[in-house]
Amino acid sequence: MAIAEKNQRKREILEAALICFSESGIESTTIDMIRAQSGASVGSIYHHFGSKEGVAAALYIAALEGHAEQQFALLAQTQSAEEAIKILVYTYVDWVTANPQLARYLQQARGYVLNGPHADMLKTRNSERFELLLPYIKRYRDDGVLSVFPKELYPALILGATKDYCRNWLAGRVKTAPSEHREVLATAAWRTVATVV
Amino acid sequence: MAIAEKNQRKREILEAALICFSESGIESTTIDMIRAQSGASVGSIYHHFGSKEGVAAALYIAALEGHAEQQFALLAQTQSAEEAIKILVYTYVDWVTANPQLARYLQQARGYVLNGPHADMLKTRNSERFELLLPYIKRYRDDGVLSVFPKELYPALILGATKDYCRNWLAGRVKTAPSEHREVLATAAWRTVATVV
Amino acid sequence: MAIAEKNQRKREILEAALICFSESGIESTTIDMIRAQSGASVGSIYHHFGSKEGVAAALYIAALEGHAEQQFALLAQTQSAEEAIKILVYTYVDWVTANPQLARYLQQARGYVLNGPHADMLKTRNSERFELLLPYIKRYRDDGVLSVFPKELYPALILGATKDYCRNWLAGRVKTAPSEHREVLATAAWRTVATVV
Amino acid sequence: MAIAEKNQRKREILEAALICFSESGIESTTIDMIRAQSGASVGSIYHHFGSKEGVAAALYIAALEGHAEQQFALLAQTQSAEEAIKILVYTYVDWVTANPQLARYLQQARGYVLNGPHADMLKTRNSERFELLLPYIKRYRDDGVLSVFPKELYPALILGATKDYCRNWLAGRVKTAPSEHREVLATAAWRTVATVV
DNA sequence: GATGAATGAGCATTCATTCAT
DNA sequence: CATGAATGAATGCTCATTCAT
Repeated sequence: MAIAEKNQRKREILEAALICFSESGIESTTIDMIRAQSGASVGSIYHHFGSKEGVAAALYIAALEGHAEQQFALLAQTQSAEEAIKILVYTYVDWVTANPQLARYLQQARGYVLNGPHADMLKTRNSERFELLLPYIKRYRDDGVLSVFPKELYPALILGATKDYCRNWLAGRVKTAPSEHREVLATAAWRTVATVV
Repeated sequence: MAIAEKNQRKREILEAALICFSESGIESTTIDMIRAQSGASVGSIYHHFGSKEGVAAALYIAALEGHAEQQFALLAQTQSAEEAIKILVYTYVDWVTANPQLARYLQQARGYVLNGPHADMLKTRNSERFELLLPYIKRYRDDGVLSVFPKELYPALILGATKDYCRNWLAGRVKTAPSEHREVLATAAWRTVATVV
Repeated sequence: MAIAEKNQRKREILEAALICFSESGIESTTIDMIRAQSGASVGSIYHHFGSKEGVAAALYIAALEGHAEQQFALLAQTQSAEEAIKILVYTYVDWVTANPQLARYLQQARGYVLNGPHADMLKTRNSERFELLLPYIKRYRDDGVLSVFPKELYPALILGATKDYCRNWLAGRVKTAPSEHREVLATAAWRTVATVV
Repeated sequence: MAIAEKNQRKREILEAALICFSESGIESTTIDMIRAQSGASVGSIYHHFGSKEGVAAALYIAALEGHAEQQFALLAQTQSAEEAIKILVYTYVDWVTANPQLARYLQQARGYVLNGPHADMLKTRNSERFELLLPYIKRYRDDGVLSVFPKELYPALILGATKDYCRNWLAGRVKTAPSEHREVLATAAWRTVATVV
């Protein structure tokens, strides 16, 4: 199950919120919809999360954690640049395919959550997954296996195509699940940044 | 000037709406904010656009037109696959750089506008730029200059990285304007789908 | 009629608010009560006054003005210290007797209104009626007809008893209208601060 | 210490309530504010006082008792009308100066508490301090040392000025503590009701 | 066409109170 | 006695939309 949260009531609320946010969008979701979906009372929602934005922020964090942790764990075990690049694509594609609702939520939520009063907490936790990856890029680039690009372009060059396809899939514009294209996308990503293929 | 609209009052309203939508998001923008920004009265906004969604849809169309028309016009003049691919990147990158507010608006607007009652009108006009490009892809692929990928992947492979970088720039996560990376992004796009480089 | 306000709708709302505030207290009065009493819609109340506090502040000002203007006008015509002191008592007592609801409202409202965001506007307008009177006190005191007390005591010595009785009457603790005691209270006030009686 | 209450927890709660009520007003004070200020749990507050009004009533009684008892005790020892009148002023002024928070609370509380379900209990205990004093007034008036006024005016004539000054001080409108004016106020009170001075 | 007062359903949030542990 | 999660009615306020002038 996607959302890790020990407290049962909080988990119920977060799961209900995910369904509502995913179906109706964050702004159009009302507290009353979450209440009906979760079975908790309005007061209980506020007792645990303080506000609608509090729910959104808590869900955002919960959504991020599972994905990022797994990605980073696998990345740490890679032996080569090619393996590292492909792991990035694999974990992204597989997680989106397995958690479409959470993925859809993360897309909407960024804009919404990073304005509210919880922005700081999130920026600390978030700091773009890619900051964690920069050391790898630097090392492999220095080894000569990665082409030299402006630093800020690597994220887009490596995961841009993957993200775009996932976005199209989540929006229903294409039907084939991203994971079915994992090899193609991973290979393309590697070819894009590799010196020699 | 970005928004083409003969009627001055309507143009004022659309320009005001763009500023509001871009700064606050579509859902958080109120008619009263547009009224204050535009100088028009509430009644006038409703007289011209019928509803808030009417304003959003009109702006969406206005935003799309300049970009898509130019892109397609240039594309029609291309002589080679490489030229075509790069034109796609160039026009995308240059337009976003020149019209950041419109670009930001188009991102949000898709989800919002394509649900309201104006969806049909838009789907007709919109029909995803890439549908127009498929003939080109098909032709060049048959010529053997484009690698063979599942059809639904081409948009992502060609423009995914570009879109991702633009998205990051529009969100303030990177500072260098997309147009400054136009060559790198265009070359990368071409390398990604070219048979031989 | 007590509340001067040209705009009819605004006046209706203020009159309804006065009734509600006077009967139930400001904090216990809900917007819906004012709506029901006034016949205006919720939106209309907010259109004109912005908030519940806005209604309270507008009513406070309206209540203050009639009284203070009259008091000051009469005071300007006085020929002697005794006459001035008595005018203060007369106008206070008569106004409270004639406008018990407004008087009751002014009592509650001070604490409520002088905290909200309208405090500044009020402090400017208010600046305690007595600031206007200080010149008179100074002049008559220098003439030797008024006993010398610490400056800050004059308001209490002159109007304290009157205010206290009015307060008791407004609260229903005594039954005789203040105006019926106007001579006794005025004479007592004069005796309290006069050098020779 | 101002609030007499053997049970420590109850006293903590009452002291916390006094601070909250005094700072924010009774109606604006929430149970949760009292909880935070006192360190007791919500449940504990309800266990001891039954309701928010229960807290307010208990505090009201506690506040009243110290003051009224002392005032009445001293009054019983007076030998003359002048002494009696002045004792009333002294005890009032000194108690307010020594217990500004309690005094501020009593002002607000009257209106609030005398409506709730605890009104009866309080009216019994309260019964307006002055009812206790009427015998004295009657006696001295019959002796000819007190001027003859309508009975209901005596409270205002004797303590009105004092109360008004105290009220101004509690509201921050004047800075000098009431006790510093005790002689002036007491003398003025005596002059107001004395036959000969 | 333009204006802005009026409408009222809808929403986020608060808060006194209860009760199982 | 103490705790704090849970409850849900009540409230202030918003905002898209209408319509008389």
